[in-house]
Amino acid sequence: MSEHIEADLTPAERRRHRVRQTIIEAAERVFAEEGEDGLSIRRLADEIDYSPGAIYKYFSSKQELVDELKEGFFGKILERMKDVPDDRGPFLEYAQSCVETYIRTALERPHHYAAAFSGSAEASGSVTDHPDFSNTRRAFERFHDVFVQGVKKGVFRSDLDTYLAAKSIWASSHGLAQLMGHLPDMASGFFVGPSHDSNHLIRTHAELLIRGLTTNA
Amino acid sequence: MSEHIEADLTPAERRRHRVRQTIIEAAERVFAEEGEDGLSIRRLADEIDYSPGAIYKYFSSKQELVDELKEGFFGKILERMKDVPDDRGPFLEYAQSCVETYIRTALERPHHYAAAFSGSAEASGSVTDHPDFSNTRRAFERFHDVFVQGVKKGVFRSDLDTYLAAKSIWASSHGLAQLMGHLPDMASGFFVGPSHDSNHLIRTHAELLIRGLTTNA
DNA sequence: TGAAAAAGTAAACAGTGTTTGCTTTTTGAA
DNA sequence: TTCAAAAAGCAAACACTGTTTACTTTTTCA
Repeated sequence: MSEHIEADLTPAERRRHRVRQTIIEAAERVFAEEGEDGLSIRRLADEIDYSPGAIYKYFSSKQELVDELKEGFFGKILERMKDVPDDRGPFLEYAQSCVETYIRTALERPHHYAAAFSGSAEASGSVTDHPDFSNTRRAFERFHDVFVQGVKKGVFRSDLDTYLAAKSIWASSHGLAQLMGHLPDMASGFFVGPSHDSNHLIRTHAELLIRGLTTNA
Repeated sequence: MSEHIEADLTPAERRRHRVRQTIIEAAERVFAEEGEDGLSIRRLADEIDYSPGAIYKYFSSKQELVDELKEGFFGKILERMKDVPDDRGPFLEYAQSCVETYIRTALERPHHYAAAFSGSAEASGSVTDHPDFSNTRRAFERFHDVFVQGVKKGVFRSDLDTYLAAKSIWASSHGLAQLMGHLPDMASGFFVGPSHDSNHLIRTHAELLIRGLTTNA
């Protein structure tokens, strides 16, 4: 989407872009495995053979770098949701697939996903304040679109505000993703009760969630 | 529950307990307003007129102190859920009230609630490993109990594993709490769409969530 | 009364994100 | 080609953080 703009750039700009990308890729690697705590500017500088201060010529703060990782990951979630085939099969299964895809993709990078929702309310501030949370926004809009489609098809309740419903869908999807990412043993015997494999848990959750939205269950 | 054990303790033990409580209360104060970032050992020591090192005579690490805050807050959530009146009115409204109570209480202390689910999967480890996450466990069991009651009354589906269903309920409740705590403008016009007041959003979410579990919607 | 245990402290250790001052390299126009 | 300006990079410092160590003071209890 914003990768191959390498044309008509000066050599200096290309070089700068390349170094910036190197930093992001190294950060991506470390972050995926060890999360925000494992990612320090000094370590990052070490891995790419620069000094810590050099990083600040490309990112004004660690937060800005991490934000870019988070946004990038939400881009992947969004992409996956768009790739859910919607042409064949009942609509309810499509809607369910979208929810499952969101959750499953989030669980591929638990650290990324957790970081996107870590920090306090005031600290993170209004999402709309930030320069680029467009992917996060788009993921939400994806849920909204699906719900609107369902209303049009007559399978989802039409007496609900569509944005309210979308928020509810997002919240439920987010909740399971966050919980499973945070408690790795949640899918298995959590606290008490029998073990469930992740797929079963995700599928059932998505099914129940969609079921609440339907006109007749 | 574990407060008034002051009887038959030596003066030294009472004194120690009191200092410990002073630390927790100061931590509680700072944490509630500024979250984990605002809570430093040095600042805490300053506020209670001790040296930083002294804190470590009462808590082996900052994590242990924060864990106690989190557990304490889950105790409050649990308490509130138990206080939901279950004697009068339709059962579905009771179940809905439990969910709403969980979410509303969580939102009273967004920092506490967020901290309880921050950190990565590996970092936090298995919940059952920790010495005392009994309140978190009990809150989950509360959801389980409600679901089992519903099945017995015939209003909730009996074809679901009760623990699986409880996990789904928890996930959905958690999701909205976390999202609203993290994005203060979620209740209002979030990204796009009209504004909703928090109560409306919470109520609708709880309703949809419960609706998915019923035998006939 | 006197030895042991507990409470408290100042200072240091190892780490963090970030800034400052400086040097080197690269750029782009005269 | 030359040369000033800009950009890139770095070592060192700053202001923090959680935590530990060595030491002193206070309290306990036989």
